Amino acid sequence: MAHWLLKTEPEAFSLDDLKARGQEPWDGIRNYQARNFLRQMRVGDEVFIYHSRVPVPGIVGIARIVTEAHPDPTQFDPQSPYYDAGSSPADPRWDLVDIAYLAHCVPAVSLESLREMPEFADNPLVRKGNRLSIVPISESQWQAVLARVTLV
DNA sequence: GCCAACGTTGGC
DNA sequence: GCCAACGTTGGC
Repeated sequence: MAHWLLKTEPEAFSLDDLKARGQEPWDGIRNYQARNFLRQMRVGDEVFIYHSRVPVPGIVGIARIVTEAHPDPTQFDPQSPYYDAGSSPADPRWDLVDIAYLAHCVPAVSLESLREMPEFADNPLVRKGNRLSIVPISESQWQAVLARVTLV
């Protein structure tokens, strides 16, 4: 089982929103590297949910992949902010996966603490200027974070 | 709100 | 195919 980290701006969609809905299509990914990671995800993979663009960015909870990658319908919707005129239904450019809420991490694990963890030294998440919205997480990184939190 | 870093676009 | 311009991301 692989692990991943998904970034979200809680002002747009937060872990609490995911908890309230139970399950949600993770739509709007418009970056090829992130899309390729989406396509590697398998049902049952567990992911960290990370809040960005907040006073203390960091990992706030965990979720589970419940569908494999399939075309993101928002790419075909001219009303959607994620509309992509260059993508055709015959050959969709962008995918999404559906994720289900599992738990909050208490306490949250801030980016600052991740930077201090040796397991994360090579993770793109802690690199300056990193803009990847989906990041692979190794087993040791996954365990190191879980060792610091209670799942609530 | 600022701005560095990055990915994408498009003129040539 | 290069690369300047542009738009976006995300920490601070």
